[in-house]
Amino acid sequence: MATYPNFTQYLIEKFDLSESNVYLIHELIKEKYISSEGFLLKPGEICKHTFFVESGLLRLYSLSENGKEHIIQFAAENWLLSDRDSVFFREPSKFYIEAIENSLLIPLDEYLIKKIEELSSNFRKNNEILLHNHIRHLNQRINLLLSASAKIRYLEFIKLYPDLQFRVPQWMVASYLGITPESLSRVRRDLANKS
Amino acid sequence: MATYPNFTQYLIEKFDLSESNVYLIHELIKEKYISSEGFLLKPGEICKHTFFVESGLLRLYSLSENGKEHIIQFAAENWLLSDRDSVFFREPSKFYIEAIENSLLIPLDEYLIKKIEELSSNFRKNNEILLHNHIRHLNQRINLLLSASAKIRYLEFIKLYPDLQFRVPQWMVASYLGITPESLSRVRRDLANKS
DNA sequence: TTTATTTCTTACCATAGATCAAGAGAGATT
DNA sequence: AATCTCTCTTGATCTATGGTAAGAAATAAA
Repeated sequence: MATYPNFTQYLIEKFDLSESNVYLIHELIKEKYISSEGFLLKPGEICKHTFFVESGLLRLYSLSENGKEHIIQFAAENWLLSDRDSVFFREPSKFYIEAIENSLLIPLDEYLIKKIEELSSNFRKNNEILLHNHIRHLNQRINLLLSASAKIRYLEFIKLYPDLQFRVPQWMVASYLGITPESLSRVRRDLANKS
Repeated sequence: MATYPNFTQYLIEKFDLSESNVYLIHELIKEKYISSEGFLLKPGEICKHTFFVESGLLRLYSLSENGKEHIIQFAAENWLLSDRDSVFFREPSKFYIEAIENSLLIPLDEYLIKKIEELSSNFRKNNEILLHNHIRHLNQRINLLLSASAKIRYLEFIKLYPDLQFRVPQWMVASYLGITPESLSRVRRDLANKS
């Protein structure tokens, strides 16, 4: 009798489902477990669906020609994760999705989504909100990249994801910020000295 | 008898509307004209709806504390333009929308959207595609900002918007790319020298 | 515990792009 | 034609961040 406390909570809160309806959905779940450093997606593959992160932590990143990784997104418990383009347009992904910690994922596949849609009155509305939140988030990131120094971007990062900095190695934070690990190290030293 | 050739084309192509249905929608249009250097939106205002650009050219930009402009998006004929966050979440915008050329806009207000939805079978699908295209575009921009030099970003810009570079002053291109006008000038000189 | 491996820090130098200042064109305006 | 204003260019310098290399610290493996 598997339980998915986070996903259950998510269904109840966002989709206003009753307990009994939640169980109907539980039955459809084909959970996916990925151990640390395992991959959920690699370039060239089509990302089949979006995943709900029940537990653990993953990252979505690209690899540029010169061999450098650029982290697009982290996803910890209660987050949704996918290469949206690949899922929606059914095209090969350009990205990697790799587990940073052992992670338990719930694939939001066709059947599961249909069921939620069937049981929830505000399914569509929620999806729209999700997409718009995503866009808002991307816009903020672009704004930061256009206008802010490495130091400010780092401060914004820890403001936005206070716990993440303790769960991922520093070089991944640097990669997310678009700077080298050495630079991040220096930024942190300067910040420590000033206070 | 106003005609909107671009918008008409757009309705027919994207929403599969018949000519007679197009006329039903024409009747609802409250066109908005903005002359060059006029503003469609300023920070603090709520962006009421998305606009279809029938003709002209505009830019959406933010102003950072240190007084620098950062262009988020250009929009020429046949483009949609809005501060999506502000429209969707009904919250005050942080952005300016300013006309670069005299521009004729078609506000996609509540009534107009309802009418299109009523008359078009694939309205929802189209909206979804629009949102996903937007996300894809933002992701590509983030990737570029994270990984590419000013020169490469400039080359990508003229590849993506071949005509735009001739319609906007160079300093606006620089602002879009996240570099200074001086730097862009030098990038262009270097490119010219090499070929 | 000892040895590897990975991550982080630091120092030194290199480079891209920013800043400042001056001038050159190109339209506008008078 | 003369003056303004705006845009673009160029040179000289400055600064933030990158690159390289070495060592320290932490973590995992033996």
